[in-house]
Amino acid sequence: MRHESRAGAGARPTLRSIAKMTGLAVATVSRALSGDPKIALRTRERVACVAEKIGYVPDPAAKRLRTGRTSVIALVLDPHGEIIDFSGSMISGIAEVVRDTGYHLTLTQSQIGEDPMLPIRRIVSNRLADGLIFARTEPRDPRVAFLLETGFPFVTHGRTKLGRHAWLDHDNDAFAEIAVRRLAEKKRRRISIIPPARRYSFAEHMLTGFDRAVRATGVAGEVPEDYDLNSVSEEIYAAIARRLALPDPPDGWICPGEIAAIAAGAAIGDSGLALGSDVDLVAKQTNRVFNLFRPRIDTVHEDIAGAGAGMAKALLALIAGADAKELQVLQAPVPGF
Amino acid sequence: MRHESRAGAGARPTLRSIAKMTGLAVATVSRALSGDPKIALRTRERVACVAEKIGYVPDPAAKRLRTGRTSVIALVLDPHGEIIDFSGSMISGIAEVVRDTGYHLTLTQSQIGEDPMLPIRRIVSNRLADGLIFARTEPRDPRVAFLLETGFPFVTHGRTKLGRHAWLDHDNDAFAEIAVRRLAEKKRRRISIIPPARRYSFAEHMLTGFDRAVRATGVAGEVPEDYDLNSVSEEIYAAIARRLALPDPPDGWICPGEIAAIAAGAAIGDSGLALGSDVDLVAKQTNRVFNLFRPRIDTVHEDIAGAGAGMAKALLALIAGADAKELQVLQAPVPGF
DNA sequence: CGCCTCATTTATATCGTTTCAAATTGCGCA
DNA sequence: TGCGCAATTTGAAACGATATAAATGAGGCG
Repeated sequence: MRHESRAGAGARPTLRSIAKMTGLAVATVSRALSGDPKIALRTRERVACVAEKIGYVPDPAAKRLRTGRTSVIALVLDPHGEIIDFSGSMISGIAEVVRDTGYHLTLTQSQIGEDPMLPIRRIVSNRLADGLIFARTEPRDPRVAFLLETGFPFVTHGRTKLGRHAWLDHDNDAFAEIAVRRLAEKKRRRISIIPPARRYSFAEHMLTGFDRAVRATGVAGEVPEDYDLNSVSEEIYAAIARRLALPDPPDGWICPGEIAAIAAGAAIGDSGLALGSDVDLVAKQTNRVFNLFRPRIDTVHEDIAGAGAGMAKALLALIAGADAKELQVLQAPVPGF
Repeated sequence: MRHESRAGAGARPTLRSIAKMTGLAVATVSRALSGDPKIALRTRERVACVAEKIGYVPDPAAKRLRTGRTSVIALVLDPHGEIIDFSGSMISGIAEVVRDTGYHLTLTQSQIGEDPMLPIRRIVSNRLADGLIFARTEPRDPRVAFLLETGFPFVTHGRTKLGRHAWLDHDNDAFAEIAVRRLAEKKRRRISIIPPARRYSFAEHMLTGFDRAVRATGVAGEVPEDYDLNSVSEEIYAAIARRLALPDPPDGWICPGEIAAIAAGAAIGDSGLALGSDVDLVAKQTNRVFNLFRPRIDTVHEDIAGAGAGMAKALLALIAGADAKELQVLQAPVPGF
């Protein structure tokens, strides 16, 4: 008893501890634990039992050094602006998938004004992870191009035009179409969308859907200034307020997120118009709390945590050898929460 | 030229590559790069130059295996409820501090219904990190007790009664006091606070400040049901609505966060009262966008990203050997954004 | 009875770094 | 000329795992 507790409690147990306790060689123990069928079943069971008893956990550093695999997946975040309010949910979705897989999640954030390639280059060239996830893709995203070239496994949040890599995207085309139709049903005839910066893939899709739906429904559509995802909500507010001060202001606004919706609501109210009677909003919703907005706002739900989970699963599959072509998911907008 | 590009581009450069190129021994190169003064200055410079040229970066796995240090700090998140909307900012603050230090940030999330000790035990016993950060402390938090016992470096978001560990906390006592005073100044005479679950340290501080300020200002103070941080906003809404339906409803509400404020605003409006004339709110604000709420809500600002940064700095200091007693920071509430 | 085969197990090298102790060099001094 | 001492450099042994190739033992068969 005293012996066992020493072996177990003193230093961290290693393969050698188990080898000594079972009288086997280190190599045998290693292969037994990895389930090698060339090791006698009886032996495997005995080893597993001892390992369990002393709480053996393989040293990640040693494993990583030997195999070259890191058991890490990296999430590369964009510089944190106020606007990106959903990162918490997305991270959470990823973390939940990763937690029972033996993988670890690490997190890097690129800085404002810094080359966004930098953190990715670092991860690839220093073998800091087995795969990575990032967002805010552009149609010809240089990060995607670089990673495709190196063959490093990755999943993006958002499509690109660069071909066959794994991605998960929200159907922003469909979102815009639904939004236009809902506003048209409410007899709104002059519809505007507050678009994120054009350089992002998703802004492009959104505007495509917007244009098509505008033509199909016969309403007047207009696209005012776009906003950068790192800007602050006051800037969106100001842009909307400027437009509202011009002649023939829109009577229907499409907001690609809660922040834009709040800004729009404020700008509209502050300019003397009334939400619901003079103007209507349709917004993308990522958080339940938005249901408690007054006046109520018509929303289309986007499942951000689900998106994070989906990307994590895709990445793990990719690392396990799946084909990137099979890992392209377009998430349909969900009517309500 | 061909030679050099081979050495640089082929396999990842190691100490051995540099040793071969300079004609030195691996041990010398290692010590030269670590700046050991016993290595001749000339040699150190030469080695540094070659290392730079071929883009040498030490293998983290090898370093970790040899030294036992992981160069990782772990952030342990609580199960993700809708209510915790600031995790994105906090993560961002931490990530920003960590990014230039050679440390990496990993992220674990405990699951609802799971023992919150589990992820922490895993990190400590498997040496998954050199230190950790977690939040939502309770006055006699078992995680803190465990970590104090093992001597593992950690920083908490929130104080405890367990003594001398590093923490960063917001002065919720002061927040509640300010909030009560502001409402009293607006002639509100029946003031209520929506408290987070009592088991959390910060709820306790908040209620202490509330009670004291209520006594000092002579208003009537009441504390209705508390809410769990993992609950959804609708539950907070329902609790407030229930109270508003009873006789003598409060005419001033203190909201410990944006979500509570939105829920309160909705419940008040839906019950036929008017914000600003019948009832006033004071809320804690963590995000600029709250400035765009209409009707405007009186807020006290809490700097979450700053808190994250502060905790990360404290943890790095702690790992470097600083005294935990010197790493206890009480963050004062900031008047506005 | 001896040889061959199959099923297991084992010894050894290796991943890339750090570190201890030992070896090498240059140099002043007796 | 030789010796000791300081200043540098080096060899070798870890750290804990995995993978390759070789060794062991028991049986089957001629």
